[in-house]
Amino acid sequence: MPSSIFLPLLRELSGTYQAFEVYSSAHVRSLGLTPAQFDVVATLGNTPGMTTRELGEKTLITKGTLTGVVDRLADKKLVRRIALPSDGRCQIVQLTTQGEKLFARIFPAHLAHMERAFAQLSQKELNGMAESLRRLRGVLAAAHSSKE
Amino acid sequence: MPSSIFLPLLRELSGTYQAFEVYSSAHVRSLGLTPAQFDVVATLGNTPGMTTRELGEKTLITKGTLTGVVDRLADKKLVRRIALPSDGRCQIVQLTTQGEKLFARIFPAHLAHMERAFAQLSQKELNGMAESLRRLRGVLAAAHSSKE
DNA sequence: TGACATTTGTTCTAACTAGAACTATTATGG
DNA sequence: CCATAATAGTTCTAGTTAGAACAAATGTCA
Repeated sequence: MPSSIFLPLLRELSGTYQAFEVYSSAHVRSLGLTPAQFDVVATLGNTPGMTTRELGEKTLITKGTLTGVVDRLADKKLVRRIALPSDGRCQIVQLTTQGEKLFARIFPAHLAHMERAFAQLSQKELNGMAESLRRLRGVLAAAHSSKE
Repeated sequence: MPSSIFLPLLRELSGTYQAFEVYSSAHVRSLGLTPAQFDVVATLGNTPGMTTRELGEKTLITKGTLTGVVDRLADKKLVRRIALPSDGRCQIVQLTTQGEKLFARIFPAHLAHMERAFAQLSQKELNGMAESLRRLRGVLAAAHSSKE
């Protein structure tokens, strides 16, 4: 099999993700949050809060990292930890009133910022891209879980 | 405009990149390098070396970060810095003999590891995916550079 | 040639990152 | 009920990360 056909694809994946990060995070930082902090605030917005585990699953931040990110958001009074009586291992992370206000202010702004990049793409193209990515993600995830 | 059609796409992009990272970096670490270190070694392999700037462009590692990564590879005697007489600002980073040996040993192994994930995908699919990513990268880069 | 700008790479800081070891709590099987 | 396993979060470590400020070298242009 002529091996290295997939290498350009992987480079392109890294490059595209990088381009997204550069474009998105410059704006997020101008709003006063780090990308990880913004992810957490955006994930908690319009929810009653969720478990640290669930928050990690949605943001793709591993638990060891998440402790620190939530710590810093709690220092800023944007987020609060609440013990869960039914399960002493869990806790609920939720936005404070101040966090909700911040979310309401910056989330739409960031959405608008991102939307500008996608103005030239049709919905059909967006769907096709998402489909490609799902397929690619699928084979990567399958390969990973089949090895352990 | 019905805004948030692109949000699932961005989530998918992050998720796919994450899946790649998880699958790839677990293997890279088992070979004794960090992902960033592997990127540098793989980029320098089969070349006479290159400028730090050029190395940063190829690996997508920013210069401030690259200094540290190259430092640690130099500590391991895998890489060497050479001053460029024609331009006192530049230097060439190149693999040492030991670095070349490591490259020859682990690069094919990692390629084979990655290839396993792509076994089920046809070349046509790979090309389509790469095309999607190029297009997506294009609009993100265009949006970024038009703002500054 | 000389002031000024650009480029290259290092340094510094704050934060994120994954992974592993750890504690505390809850679930499970005998 | 008890021993053991699984789960949730924290802590710790080594490393990566971007961005900004910086020094040194080179380029530019009058």
